[in-house]
This record gives sequence, C-alpha cells and structure tokens, in this order.
Amino acid sequence: MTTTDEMVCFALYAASRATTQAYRVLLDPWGLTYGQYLVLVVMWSEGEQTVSALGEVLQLDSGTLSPMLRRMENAGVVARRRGGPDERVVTVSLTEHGEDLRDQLSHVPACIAEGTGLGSIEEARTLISTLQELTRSIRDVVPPQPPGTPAGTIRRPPSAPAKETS
Amino acid sequence: MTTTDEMVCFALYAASRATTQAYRVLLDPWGLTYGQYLVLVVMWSEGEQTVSALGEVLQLDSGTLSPMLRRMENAGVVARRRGGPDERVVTVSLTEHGEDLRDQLSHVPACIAEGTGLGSIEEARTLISTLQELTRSIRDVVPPQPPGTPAGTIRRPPSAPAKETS
DNA sequence: CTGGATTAGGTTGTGCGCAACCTACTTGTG
DNA sequence: CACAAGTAGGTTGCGCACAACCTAATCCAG
Repeated sequence: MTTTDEMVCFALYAASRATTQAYRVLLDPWGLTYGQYLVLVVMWSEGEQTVSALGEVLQLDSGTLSPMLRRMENAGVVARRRGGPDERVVTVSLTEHGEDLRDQLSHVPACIAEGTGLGSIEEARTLISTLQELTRSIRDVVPPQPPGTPAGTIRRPPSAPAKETS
Repeated sequence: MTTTDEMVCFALYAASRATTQAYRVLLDPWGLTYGQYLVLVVMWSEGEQTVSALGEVLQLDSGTLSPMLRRMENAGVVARRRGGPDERVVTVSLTEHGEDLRDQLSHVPACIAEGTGLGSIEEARTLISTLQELTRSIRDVVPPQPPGTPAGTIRRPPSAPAKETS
C-alpha cells in the first residue's frame, strides 16, 4: 500500500469481507446471506417495512433490494404486498417462518460478538463511532482535477474497448 | 441492530461500501475498479507478481482474480504470461500503460486521505490495527450447534427450493 | 382538470467475492 | 519409470452492489 490512509481502506475492505464470511458460515444452514439477515434483523426489531425504508436503514438501493426481497419471498421468509393507499409503495412483512427464524438464529449475535475479539462494549462503541464518522466523511469525496494533469488532457478510460468501432 | 457487536459488523459493511464508492468516483475516469486499483498498487510497489502472490496479498482467490485480471489484460493495463519454469504459474506484469497510470493516479491517495476525515497518522494506524486484529479474530468463527436446537434437529435451508422435486 | 415533475420500485448490465469444481502441471514415493 | 497426491490457475453459478434506465402512480402549478 502506498499511504496509511489507503491502508485504512484496505483494512476496512478486508475486515468487511471477513465478517461477511463469518456470517456466511453461521447463516448457511438456513440458506440466508448477510444482506438477507440484515433485512430480517430490521424487521424483527421494527416490524414490517416499506422497500424504501429498508433501503434507507441498510443504505441499499432498489437495484440491490428488489432481487434480494424477491429471493427472500421465494424462500418463504417475507411477503410483499402493494395494498396501501399509495399504490407505488411495497410493504415487506415477515412470514410466520420469518418470525420463527428469530429464535432459530438467536445464537448468531453471540457468535459474532465472540468472533470480533473486541474486549469490551466500550471498545466496540468506539470502533462503531470511528467507522460511522469515517463513512459520513468519505461520502463527500468528489474528484478534483488530478493535480499533475496537463491542461486539456482528457480523463477517459484509456483503453475503453472500442464501443463504436466493432 | 440487536447487539453492539452486530452493529460493529454493519458499520464495517457500510464503511467499506462507502470507501469503495469514493474510489469508484475517483477511478471511474480511467475505467478502473477498486479491486483493479489494488492490483496496480501492489504491482507499482512490488513489480510483477504471480496470480497466487496477488491472491495472498489481497486475500482474494482465483475465482475473483482470474476474471479481474482478464479484464485488466483486455483493457491493456497488465499482461499475463505462463513462461516460467513451472508451467502452472501465471506471472502478471504491468504494461507500459499500466506503468503510466501510476502518475495519472497519483492524486488518489491524497483524495482518500482527505476523505477519511481521520485527523492524524496515529488515529489511522490505531484504526488499521484494530481492524487487522478484528479480521484475524473473526476468521476463527466456526458455527457451534445453535444452543436451543432440539437434539437431532436438521439445520437446513428450510425452504431450499425443491432440488429433486422439480 | 391537465400536463409536467416527482417518487416508488422494478429491470438490465457489469464487476466483484466466493464456493465448488475442473484441468494441467509438478512432486514425491516406491 | 509409474502413479498418487498436491498445487496453480481457470470456469461456473449465485448473490450482492451499483449505475442507468424504465414504468406506473402521485403530486402540483396553473
């Protein structure tokens, strides 16, 4: 890595994949993924949700959620309906099976807690705060014109494989 | 979220996606992704690498790297050859264009550094250590038999969409 | 009421990330 | 030498993430 700050990003990337892997191992017997588990966690806690509410909490857009919720519906974990006063809104609710999973998966948080290796709640809270602050901060990144760029240089995918030429 | 430790994981997941997004914005003009940029960073620093060496450093397997390196080769950024004494080994090297990108992308680390919002090198180093420790620790997670499971219960994807029944 | 803007969610296409599998090459071991 | 075991990397299949786009429903100014 070149700079410490880029190492922060790589460490984040590696840690995120490692935690996802831990969830994969824990959730695989139920055929659930980490993303699907997150949806369930929200709904166990808050009850039925609209798609956009889930998207806001999990910071995911419809391009991710729509197929994921369809798979969860096909798996019999959630139900979707469009019955509300606003016909555009889809409400996602837990099926009985989805409710049952709450108990069946009650061991997961403890497994993860143990796995993180964080010694104390305070340590965990500090890390969460740091990560949330970093997340907020990095969302503001906007690409400045690269400093050493000769004026007039066109910044383009230099080897964009011939889109028209074929 | 249910427990603080699960919030750590979600915070990691969100932060990782946010940083990837920042890199996406920065790298998009060159048609590069974060993963591809990581490959370049390693090779700028260490020179040509075998596929497995890249996999070790980046902690990615061939199922991820093979298609990624093929795309990078098609884009003219790297070259792959099988010329060594061991015919199984593929060596990846930078093309001239791949070398040139080092200068063209020299602004990226500073943009990221600014974006992280971390005040000091020490703060960054502390975070890196914490994340690396967490990564090491969580890799050990092995699913114990869920505590409340009635003995003999078969843990299976409860709604595995009929594999034989179709 | 009407036509343009907005919003909710779905669709399409690309690129990971990873499990599972495969092939070809190499390395013992007898 | 022959053959079992191991290793390097590629392939396939699936599920995210996300950009870009689309449709239908709602809102709103006039």
